[in-house]
Amino acid sequence: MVTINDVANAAGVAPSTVSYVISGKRSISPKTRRLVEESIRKLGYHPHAGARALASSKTNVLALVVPLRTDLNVAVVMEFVAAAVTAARAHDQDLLLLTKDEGPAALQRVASSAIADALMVMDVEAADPRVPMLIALDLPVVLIGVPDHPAGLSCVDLDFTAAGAACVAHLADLGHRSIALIGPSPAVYRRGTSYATRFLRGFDEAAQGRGVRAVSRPCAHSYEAVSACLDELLAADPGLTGLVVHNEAVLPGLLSDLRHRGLRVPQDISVVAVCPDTMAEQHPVALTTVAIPAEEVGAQAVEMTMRRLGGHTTPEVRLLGPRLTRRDSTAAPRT
Amino acid sequence: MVTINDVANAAGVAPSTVSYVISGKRSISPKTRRLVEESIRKLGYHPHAGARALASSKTNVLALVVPLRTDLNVAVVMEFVAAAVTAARAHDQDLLLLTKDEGPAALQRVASSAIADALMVMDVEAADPRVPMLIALDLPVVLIGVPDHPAGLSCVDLDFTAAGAACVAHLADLGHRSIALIGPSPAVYRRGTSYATRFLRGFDEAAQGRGVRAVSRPCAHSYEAVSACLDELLAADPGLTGLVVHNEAVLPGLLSDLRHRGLRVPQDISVVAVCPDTMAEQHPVALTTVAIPAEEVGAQAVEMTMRRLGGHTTPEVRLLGPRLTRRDSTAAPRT
DNA sequence: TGCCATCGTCGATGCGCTTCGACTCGCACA
DNA sequence: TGTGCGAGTCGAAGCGCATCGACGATGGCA
Repeated sequence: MVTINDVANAAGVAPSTVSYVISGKRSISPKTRRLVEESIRKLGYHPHAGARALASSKTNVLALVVPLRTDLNVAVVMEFVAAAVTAARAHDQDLLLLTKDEGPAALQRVASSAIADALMVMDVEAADPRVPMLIALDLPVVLIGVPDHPAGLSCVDLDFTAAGAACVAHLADLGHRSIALIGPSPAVYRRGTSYATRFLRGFDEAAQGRGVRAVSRPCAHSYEAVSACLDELLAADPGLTGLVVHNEAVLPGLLSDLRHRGLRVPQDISVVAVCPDTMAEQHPVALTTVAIPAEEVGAQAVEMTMRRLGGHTTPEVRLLGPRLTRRDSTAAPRT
Repeated sequence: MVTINDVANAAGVAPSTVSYVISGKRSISPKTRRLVEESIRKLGYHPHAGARALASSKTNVLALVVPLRTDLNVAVVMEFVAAAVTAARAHDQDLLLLTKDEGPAALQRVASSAIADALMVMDVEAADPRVPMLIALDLPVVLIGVPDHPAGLSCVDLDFTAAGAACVAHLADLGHRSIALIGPSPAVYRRGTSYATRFLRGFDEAAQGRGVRAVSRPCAHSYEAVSACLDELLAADPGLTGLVVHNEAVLPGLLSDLRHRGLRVPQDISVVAVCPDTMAEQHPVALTTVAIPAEEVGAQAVEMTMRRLGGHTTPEVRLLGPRLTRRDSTAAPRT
């Protein structure tokens, strides 16, 4: 392995000088700098991560805790992860993947063995059991999602409450008087997953505010579940004209089932989906959506983390405003 | 931070003794062991990863290179990743995420800064430009996928050639005489992505062997692309009765479109899908599938990596036999 | 001409751990 | 009684780097 000493010898300077060239923490004459940089390139030198971590107490690694559940949407999770790695690399950090399944102990382990400099946590629940422990850790922590009591932790997420309201507002503006929310699977609600409950609240409040009849149902993502869910909804209110779908995985089945029932979108029933924009055009009818800005959230999470690492200590909660894009799946109800 | 010295002091032994208790590399009296273990627990000691890496030249970190493309199936990628982290943790390793976008240089960097002990690489292309560099690296490398010339690298994957053949055999056995393959998006073929070309080869050879008329089309995953693809296929051969779909993302659109055309599955047309088993039941018709054993492949990749790390130096190529599960989407063609 | 500040560089130290050689027992065996 | 040996423990060295204090050279100013 090529070490800083090899570089120093090749360049005819002291190892510490090489170190300063790399870090830029002291001024270096242009001549020396050139000499050293050339040696680095020629030898293909990369500082030993362990040694660097030991000497500087910094690893340049960010840990990301992801859920492995299959009952929430994998594609969205993947988008977050992708955005996070990309953003992390842009800040010269690497990304360590942890799973929610390992529980709070894993967070302890990572923190106290100095594997990573900071923690980013996805799939946050309203009363997340990891929160107290995360606070106790003295690492920078950024939550993707918002628990009931973030108490000192930074959070970033789509403003799901506003998103729920936006969906209702759109349908109400079009003239719909009876709408329904098809949500994530029951297990997601049972866990108190933060985005699900926040969306539901926004939906309910807005519906009440607008005087729109509104019901909601969780829905697992098998075809049968979707079908059963629609059965119930239509039986409960045959005058239903608008659907808000906060569950990307059921969209294909849902649209297919609606057509099967002879319900045309949007003529007979309007559909607003909450999903990444990339999914909007994959269906026979281009969907009106409120976008889940996974990419932006991921990038912001990294950015907030870097700020914390840079000494910016006050925690912040960033809620990204929802963006509704009207496409072909919503229209005024037939009178 | 609590160090090995703190533990040693608390237990009244030398630091090296603590180290030996942890590593088990020398015998320790039961009494001492108990004493030390108790101190470790009481103090919440975790060895400093950097220091450990520096002293032992082992990081206990595995790097996984994932593709970030959206033109291949994210859900499957996610399954791999999930399986890999889980398996890695079971071997007491952490998982570092790298992206294919960073190119070969990133692999160099990770290798020569000793960030990880080994590399696992997904989305391998037939003539993957990373292969020569990976060989030059003296880290254990395991490819998920098989390039044309693996030359000394370990590989693991589903045997896609056999999978292609299995799909044909199933349809041929049922009596189909004209079938078509709907493959991944054109870009995937253009890159020479290993699994796509291998599957196609198996499909073609088997069709020829069985005397079945067979054509194939790549297909992007927008609804229009699916529709256009079906138009072409049906125009080219109105007697088409069997479809092999090696592109999970188009399944919903495809099924929906078939119904739209008045083609019932399986009465009018049979469909065999290549996808993770979990997706088989999410459609109005439960799909006959050849499973993509993402979980097993991921686990095997980790296992092979650990073997290499354990000193087992001979590279191996493991191809997992395809498993076809018959469900409701295939039947004998109407005569 | 002499003094001080600044710039650029060097050497030494220590981060927390693993590992190697050495040392001390206690025991079996001759 | 002496010798050999293995089990159990210790101390020291060193892994590759960042960082701090120190030092020589240079230039500005009086």
